[in-house]
Amino acid sequence: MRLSQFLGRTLRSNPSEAETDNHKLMLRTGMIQQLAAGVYSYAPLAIRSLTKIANIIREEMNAAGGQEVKLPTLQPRELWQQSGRDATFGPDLIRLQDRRGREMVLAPTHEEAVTLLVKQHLQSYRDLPMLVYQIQTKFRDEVRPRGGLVRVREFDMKDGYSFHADDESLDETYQRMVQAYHNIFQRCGIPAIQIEADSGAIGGKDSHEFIMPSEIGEDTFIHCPKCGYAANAERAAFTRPAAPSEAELPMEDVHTPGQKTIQDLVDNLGVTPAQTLKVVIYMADGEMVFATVRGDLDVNDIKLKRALGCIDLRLATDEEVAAAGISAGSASAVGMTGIKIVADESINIGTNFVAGANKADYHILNVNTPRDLKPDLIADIAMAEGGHACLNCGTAFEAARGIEVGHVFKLGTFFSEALEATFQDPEGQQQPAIMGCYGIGVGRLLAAAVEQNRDEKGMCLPASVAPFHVYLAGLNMDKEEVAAAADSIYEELLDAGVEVLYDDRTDSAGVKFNDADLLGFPVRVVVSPRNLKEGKAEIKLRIESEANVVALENAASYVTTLLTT
RNA sequence: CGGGGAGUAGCGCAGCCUGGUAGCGCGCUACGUUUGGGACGUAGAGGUCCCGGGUUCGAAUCCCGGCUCCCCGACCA
Repeated sequence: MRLSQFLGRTLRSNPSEAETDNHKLMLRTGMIQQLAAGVYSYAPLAIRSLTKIANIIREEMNAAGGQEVKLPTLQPRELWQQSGRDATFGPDLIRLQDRRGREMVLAPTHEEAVTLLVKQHLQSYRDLPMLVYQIQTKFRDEVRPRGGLVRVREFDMKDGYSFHADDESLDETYQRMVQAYHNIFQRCGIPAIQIEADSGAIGGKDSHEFIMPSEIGEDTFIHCPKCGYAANAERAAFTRPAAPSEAELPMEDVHTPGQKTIQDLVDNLGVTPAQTLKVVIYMADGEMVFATVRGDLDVNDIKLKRALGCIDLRLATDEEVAAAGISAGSASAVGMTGIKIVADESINIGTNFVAGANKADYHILNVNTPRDLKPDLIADIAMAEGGHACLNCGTAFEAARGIEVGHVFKLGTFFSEALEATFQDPEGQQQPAIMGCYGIGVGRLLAAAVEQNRDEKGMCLPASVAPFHVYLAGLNMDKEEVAAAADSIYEELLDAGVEVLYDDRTDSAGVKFNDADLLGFPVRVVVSPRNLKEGKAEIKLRIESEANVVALENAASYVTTLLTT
């Protein structure tokens, strides 16, 4: 491709809309253009990389026994009502009507559709296992898209689904997918690590995320530097910090005017946060729930949702709290009746806690469990943080941020039951298929690859995902001998099957070098009057500072060698 | 959804407070001179100043309403 004809122009300054480096680079190179919040057009430069990433994914999926399919984006809403997810997805699901007034959705994921497709061909356990995948556009009306391609509302995703007759078969495929994912990230230049994750409300037992550690990541994960345990903070198990254990004293009200937060109590009563109990008020499927944790910990929504087994969980509004006659700031699970109380394990570690008194401006001293507080449910509902102790080995956790580049999880039979995808087992009984599902965001993978592979001058993507292999620049293209020599190398590289972008513009050397660095293809070839006098061309790797000078007739083969080693 | 910020030429921005013919840099076009790390000169092209109302002789500028985009938060008893 000749740059003079190429759709796309580099920018000399960063567009003001970008914050993160990958976003800035993708805008400056002209890879992408924003059309609306979280909605992007992809220029040829981006498509070339995205296609390479998609093909790497295809190769690994096929090698793992996957079969490619394509499921519709436009789907009847009825199907989503049948699975129950029309309700659970909420406003993230884009709903619309067709011309006949039929309710439709733009699919945010494809479990329903794939289950129907496989169901049609599934009769016997002999048909299993089955592994299918697709690379298809998803629509999710995210609350807040951000960071360029990191979180968008319309995006391509590889989603794979497996169907099994038993758990052993699911485990086997799951492990094969995990390995395939490691291969994919490694081939794309992404140092992803595997962490334990929450499998969501529909949940089977296992779920893992693949995270590329990065400051700009949206996910916080916890890892143990000693035993290697790593998990999403939403999921991580941990040992609750110790708290003073003393003789239990009788409960006693204390006047605490204007003291509403844990910090207020710490400042005024001379206690530590671990000597207090806090309550957070939620609405779970429309029912009010008190979630209680020790004051030094925070409630983890995801864990709470899992413990309750509810579909919709949100904080109660101020109005709802007031309507229930609860005194905000002094609310407490102690002595509260008629409201479901869920407590974290931490309330049993420590004694003589300070808790709200359920009347304005009062708290209670010396609350002890289980003497004074008998929750309906005790579970792990506290958020793990850096510094907390690893449940396995007791070492202090480290917390870090990262970009989630892949997610695998065991679905179980939620969809096969809802949509009646059953098979006949050897005993002649009908059984719902056991499912697994496996996702990778293609555009997010590119964003992560750019974020990881860059320097102050621009991108340095590996050849496997770089838009082109070679940036061929002719300096002083108005000189006939330069144009002729550069044309000639261009043709040779094309003949050799090398992906080359030929900078045949008449711009100055500085412009071309800067664009070459910005675009960051692995190899740069320069034809100039200076080297031409010696009958040579200059060949340089993006990641190295020194260039080699090679005879013109050997240039193409030299490049080919560089790219294959 | 709450809180901040911003919409003026392809990109980056100034102008607004204090209303009076819409500017600068980069990029773009033409010609000439340059020629290995974002060259120089000359001459040009390019704008519904986010949208709609209002005030005014006159609005990018003041007032009212709306839209869009970016960032932070979504953790609180």
